[in-house]
Amino acid sequence: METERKSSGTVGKALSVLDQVASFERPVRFNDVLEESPFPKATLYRILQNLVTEGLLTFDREWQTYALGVRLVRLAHSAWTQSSLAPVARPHLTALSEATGETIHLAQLDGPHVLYLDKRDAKRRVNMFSEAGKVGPAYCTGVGKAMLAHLPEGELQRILPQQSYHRFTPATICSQQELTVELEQIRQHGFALDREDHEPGIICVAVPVLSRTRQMMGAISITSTSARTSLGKLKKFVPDLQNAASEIAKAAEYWRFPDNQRTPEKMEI
Amino acid sequence: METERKSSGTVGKALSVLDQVASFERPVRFNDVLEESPFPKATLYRILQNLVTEGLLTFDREWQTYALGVRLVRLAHSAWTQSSLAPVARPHLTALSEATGETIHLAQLDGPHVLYLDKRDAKRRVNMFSEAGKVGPAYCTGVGKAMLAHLPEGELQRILPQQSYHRFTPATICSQQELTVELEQIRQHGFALDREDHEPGIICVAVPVLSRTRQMMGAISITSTSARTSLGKLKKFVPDLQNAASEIAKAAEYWRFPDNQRTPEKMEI
DNA sequence: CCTTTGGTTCCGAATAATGAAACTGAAATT
DNA sequence: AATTTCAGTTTCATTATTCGGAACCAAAGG
Repeated sequence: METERKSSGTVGKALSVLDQVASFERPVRFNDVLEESPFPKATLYRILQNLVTEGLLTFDREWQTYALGVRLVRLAHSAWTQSSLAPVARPHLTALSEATGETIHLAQLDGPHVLYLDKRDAKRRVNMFSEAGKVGPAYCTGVGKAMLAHLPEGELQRILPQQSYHRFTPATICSQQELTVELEQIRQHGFALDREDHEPGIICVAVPVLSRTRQMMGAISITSTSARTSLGKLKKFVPDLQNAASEIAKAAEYWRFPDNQRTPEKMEI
Repeated sequence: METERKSSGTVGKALSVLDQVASFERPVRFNDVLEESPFPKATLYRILQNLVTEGLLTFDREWQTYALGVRLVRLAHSAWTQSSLAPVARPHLTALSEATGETIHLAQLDGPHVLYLDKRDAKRRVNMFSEAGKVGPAYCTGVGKAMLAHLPEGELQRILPQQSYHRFTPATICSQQELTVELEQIRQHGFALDREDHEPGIICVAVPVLSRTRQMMGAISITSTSARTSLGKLKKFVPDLQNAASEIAKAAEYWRFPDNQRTPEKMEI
């Protein structure tokens, strides 16, 4: 169930260990890591030491535990700021949220997973760090399917077999065949639906963010509950969504010019 | 002015390149990086390629540019969640913010810099990823001085010479000597003041978060403007701050038990 | 005192990184 | 059209790191 990247070379190994530590979601002892590690004791030990001296991990002398280091938070700040979509999308997400009163997501693909980069919720104030950075499955979420549908064939074929196809609800799409059919539908309609695929009672409509050259850059979605609304009503928002998506794409394009020096802060509404 | 870590080994080199790309704050061409890189062309090329295949960088085929990859955001989510302070501090920061109506910061040290991990502002809704992850100088901010003052002597001596001692305002402390005196004061009073050291008009009072064993884990602060309030009035909040700090420390301590499986989400107020 | 558990260090062998130089392919220049 | 320049990519013999089995250490338990 864990993400496995083709880790080659020294940095790949180091990162796989880092991922492993991250997957515990709490500080871990050396042995905890060793038990599920493919690396022999001495090797793992040195990798962990390296990660600590690099600041990617911290070592708590008192408890003898390793935890992720704050250096990552700093890098992520830069990543979020310069990952083309998130900063330029902000005002558009806010606008969508205010216009619809529903939850808005911005996501990109991280390997085979959906990675949420921003979220708006008209009701509750949300703390972004506990929301952005979260990962979810691609094959059974609105944003995930919208993105998969607009991936170049080659990449799609690499990613499809990596989906878990776990059945979360009765409506979950549980096979690559079914998913391929659904993706074709999505391509034709221009938007994707989440019919309680992932969570019972949670429905959503999503559209891809496509560049001028129709490259898939991410996706945005409007999420609600089947108690409050219906797929039919959600579909009414598709034009707004598509409009926002193309605005975001345009802004991102502009933003990408290497000689464009504006900082994202300045693009606030 | 850029952070230079003792980068040893292969991962160190890779990370130094990653930092360099991050420092541009925009997508960069190969040559942009090469120009300020200590590495020869071929080496740099391979390092960049590695980083791309590892997902730490993305390569835009159309523009031929490198940018930070979203994998970092995902790792940072885990880092933020499991870095002992941030998740447990959340409710306390919110409470402080509501009680005082002022801006609240939570910070930890990242090498010689201050790294902000959370922020509350009673007035404006903030997006965390554009705030948390930011770095600032240690020698001329409230949280920075509070943390330095409670560092073990050895570490302090390593970090003090790494400060830039740049004069931001007339009130900035610009030498290691002056700073050492100030730190001693802070140790005695138990709190640190920012007397417009860093930005004109911005004042702040900060206290360290100390563990049971008096290990320095971070700092929290209340920030305001000299127009709205005064250092004298800010000092009145010191007991509240210290109380919050010790609550946070206690919660963090508890949270660190490796067999404590509660997720930070559950600790929401 | 012996054993187990958890962590750390050694050192020759295995592997990966290095970087000068050569190459490519696409402009820009003549 | 031929030539130069420039930006990026590949090769390959050399060099430096990393690997990992085994030995070692220290603390806890019997």
